[in-house]
Amino acid sequence: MKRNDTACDCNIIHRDVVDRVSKTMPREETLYDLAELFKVFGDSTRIKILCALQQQEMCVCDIAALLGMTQSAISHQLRILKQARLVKYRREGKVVYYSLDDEHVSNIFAQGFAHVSHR
Amino acid sequence: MKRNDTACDCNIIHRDVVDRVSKTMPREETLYDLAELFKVFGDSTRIKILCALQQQEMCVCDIAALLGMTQSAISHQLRILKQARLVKYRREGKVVYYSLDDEHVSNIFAQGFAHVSHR
DNA sequence: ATTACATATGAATATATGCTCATATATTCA
DNA sequence: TGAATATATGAGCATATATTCATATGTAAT
Repeated sequence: MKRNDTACDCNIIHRDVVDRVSKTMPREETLYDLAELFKVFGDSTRIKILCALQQQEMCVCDIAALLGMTQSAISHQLRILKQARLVKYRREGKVVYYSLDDEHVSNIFAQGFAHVSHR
Repeated sequence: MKRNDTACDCNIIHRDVVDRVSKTMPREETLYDLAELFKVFGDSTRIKILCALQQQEMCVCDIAALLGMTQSAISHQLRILKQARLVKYRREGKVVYYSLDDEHVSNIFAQGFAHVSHR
């Protein structure tokens, strides 16, 4: 039987299926970005921060106090959330206030909650 | 100034905010589960598998061929997706067909796409 | 039974990542 | 200018994780 030409150790059982699905797959880069986005959601500290910010904007210190974690740990995580464009910030004197940057955050949360709830 | 009583190295600047948000936070366990769920979405191989299965059910070999990866790697990832209740399977002779197990998957995907697209 | 094939899985390795610690930067106030 | 405070960040460490390799399991056909 003929081996396929990809870097895979399997025979293709259903070539038609593979070919058809292959055509519908989004660009590699898009899927990578998507995984990177969900990776940001995939940490309980960041989830907690996002969850808190859904209620209202908060400063770094207060988030740290809320979660019982160090300012440094929170600041590191906020940087990741910032890079993912999930939070934005505004400075007011020495204090930096963070808030959600995107309406999709709530939607993604809602779907996630729905999944972990119904079982 | 008074230090807070949590394991945090910050002063609480806005005690009212922290107290109020604290009351709205879901249970620790729920947030942990939520992070665990998103962690599953946070890998490009698993994202690709889920994306493919959105089109139709597929067997392990064909997924491996589609993604150009080994059967073993795909099988390991399918186990993780199975444990997260994101995919289900049916056996037909030697072949095991996987498909999406949950309508939330598509919704979570859609929101994720929306986020990574609009920029 | 034996062979072939599709899939599953345990161990090992390489890489990624979250937190800590120390320190830097930014802003305010005296 | 100097001290105090809020935040940011680089390095290091401990842990988690994705893939590979070898092998086990399950099913069908001869």
